[in-house]
Amino acid sequence: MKDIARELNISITTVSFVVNGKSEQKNISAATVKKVKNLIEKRGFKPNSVARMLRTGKSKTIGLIVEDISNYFFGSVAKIIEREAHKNGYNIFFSSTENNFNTARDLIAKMKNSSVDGFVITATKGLRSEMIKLKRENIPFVLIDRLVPGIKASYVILDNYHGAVELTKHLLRNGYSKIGFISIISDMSQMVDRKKGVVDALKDAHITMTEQAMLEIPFGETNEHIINAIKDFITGNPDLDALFFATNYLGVFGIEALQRNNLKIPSDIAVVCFDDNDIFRLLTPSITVAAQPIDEIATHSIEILLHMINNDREQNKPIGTIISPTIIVRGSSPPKTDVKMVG
Amino acid sequence: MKDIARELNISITTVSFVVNGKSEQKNISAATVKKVKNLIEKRGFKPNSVARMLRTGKSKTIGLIVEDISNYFFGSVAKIIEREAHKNGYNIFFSSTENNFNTARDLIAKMKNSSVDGFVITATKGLRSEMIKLKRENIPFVLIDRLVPGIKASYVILDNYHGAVELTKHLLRNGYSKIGFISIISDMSQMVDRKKGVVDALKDAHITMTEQAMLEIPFGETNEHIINAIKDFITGNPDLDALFFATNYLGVFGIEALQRNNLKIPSDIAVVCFDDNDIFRLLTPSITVAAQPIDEIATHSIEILLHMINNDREQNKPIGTIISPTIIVRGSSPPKTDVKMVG
DNA sequence: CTGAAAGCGCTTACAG
DNA sequence: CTGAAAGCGCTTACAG
Repeated sequence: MKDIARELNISITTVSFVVNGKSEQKNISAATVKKVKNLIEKRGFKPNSVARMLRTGKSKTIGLIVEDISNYFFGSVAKIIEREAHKNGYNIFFSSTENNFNTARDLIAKMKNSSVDGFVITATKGLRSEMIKLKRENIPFVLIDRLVPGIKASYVILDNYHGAVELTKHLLRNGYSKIGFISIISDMSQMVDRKKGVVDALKDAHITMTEQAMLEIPFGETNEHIINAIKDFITGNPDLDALFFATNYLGVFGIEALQRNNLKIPSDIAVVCFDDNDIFRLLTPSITVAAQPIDEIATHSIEILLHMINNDREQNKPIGTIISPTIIVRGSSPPKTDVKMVG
Repeated sequence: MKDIARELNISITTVSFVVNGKSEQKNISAATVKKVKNLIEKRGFKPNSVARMLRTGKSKTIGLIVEDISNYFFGSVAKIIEREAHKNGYNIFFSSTENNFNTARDLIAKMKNSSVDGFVITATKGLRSEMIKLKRENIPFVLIDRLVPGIKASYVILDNYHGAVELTKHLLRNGYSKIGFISIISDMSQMVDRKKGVVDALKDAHITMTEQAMLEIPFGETNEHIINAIKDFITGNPDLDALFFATNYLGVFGIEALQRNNLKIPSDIAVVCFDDNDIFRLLTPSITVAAQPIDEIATHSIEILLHMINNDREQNKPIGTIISPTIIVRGSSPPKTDVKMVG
């Protein structure tokens, strides 16, 4: 910039104004603007964004903190968020928490330190005090996939409760009443809501969900452990006629467990799962799911965040968006009588 | 930092030295160091990394450019790279090219402009001149998954050629000789090598791969288009006894196409695929694959990049690493005689 | 052992 | 219409 100014015998200020498209409001003569623009083009000049950052306090980067970027759901969300962010001139720092509180806390600290302008966060347990800090420091953020209890913040989440209710009702309607619920141990809102949805839908049908019919697996177990836990659960509950998996990857492991137990879907047992993916669509039979509208979730979250960044934060009321899941009925949960006739 | 210095009645310089752990070589008295450290702790002082960036010219961020972050392979690679980068104090900007040259070029420009210290790149077609620019500007980068023709740079790639040879030999050994090859149109090295591997392995067995037995689909088609293309290909080649899918997602769509055609694997047709994933492992029958050692690929690439960043770049010779794929034989390609007996 | 000062490359209030 | 100058928060060569 200095060189451009010197070469043109004008001040740095003037160059800066045309670089930043302020030539109009600053009344720079058309001739000067043209001269500067030409030389910028010729020299391939790009303003140093680090210097600009330091001066303006805006980094034009957003921190994206997800549970696991290699998971289909989060990967897809990340892709869309990144695309939308770039459209608006933002870069994305990303990171996976693996649902670990310490990792999440460190990541947020590190990214704050790198002066991100805002966050999109899938929370972990225990993150409340970090959220409070962010609010105090007026750093905008939007929670996705799950809430943080006691925090009033912007969010985009799925209507997990009604999704679970609908999925359960679908099973009941098709004649399944001995439903096993398989989830991970979690007090995160999305898991709590799914469980509550199942329990309430059953209660509505005058069925009580027993402790014995529920399997809740700690997060972070090895694949083999999870598969074996599910295997043992199924063996220990031979009377179940349907399984409700509370999330994506548990469903995948559950199917592997059923295969190892030589149980056929749906003749031996029906299966439904929260979250869709390619596997569920392609298996024979394909799996009935409550699918998350990924596109909607991603675009809403980045939109809300950019809105918060670009408007006076103090004045901003948190924006909450609840997205309805789509129930996709497939071959894994046909009317029970049909199964009996076939089987 | 200024505040700390003022509060302690010492110079900013001194504070800077202890912040940067240079108190030893700069001979700061132990007492001063302690005083400063205490106050830093108390005030929760964090050095402003943007200012540091501007001053040092190092941003401690790495640009990760992949084909598609929502794809299992790239998502997994990204997760590991990010983890290793954080361990070394680096943040990661990421982005998906969708195999589009313009997107890739813009992303590289944008990230260069954000002063990333280096790149990990899955190249697209036409990226050669960008690579030349990076080299000229002494910005370190490592290519993963595929090379750029004519560019001498660091890379971590799979031994695609031998993987394809081995997978084909496996089919031949099990009695399949009429092999259909399904790929995407691409002159990227990894696709070229896979095709060459298949053709050469067949030639070795005195079989000529015909144009008719090959389907090459343009990148970026809709899912439905791809599935239909494969469906038509299969219908048009009723004599094939095995299908070789050149990549992950084509295999997934191929299986859907086979299902729609009511063809059973392996009794009607055997299937092998490049790249493993959960679907292939869980399907009945499971699918024989050449799996990429994701962990190895990711850790090598970030290691090489950090090495290049931390050592004098001029002096550095490019480091090339070729990783061998693992052939995992599963139910989709049993010895042909067995199939006949069952079928 | 410690400090004053220059400078990284910008932006912007202020002055003319 | 245009420019001189301060300052964003650090690092580091230089001086003492």
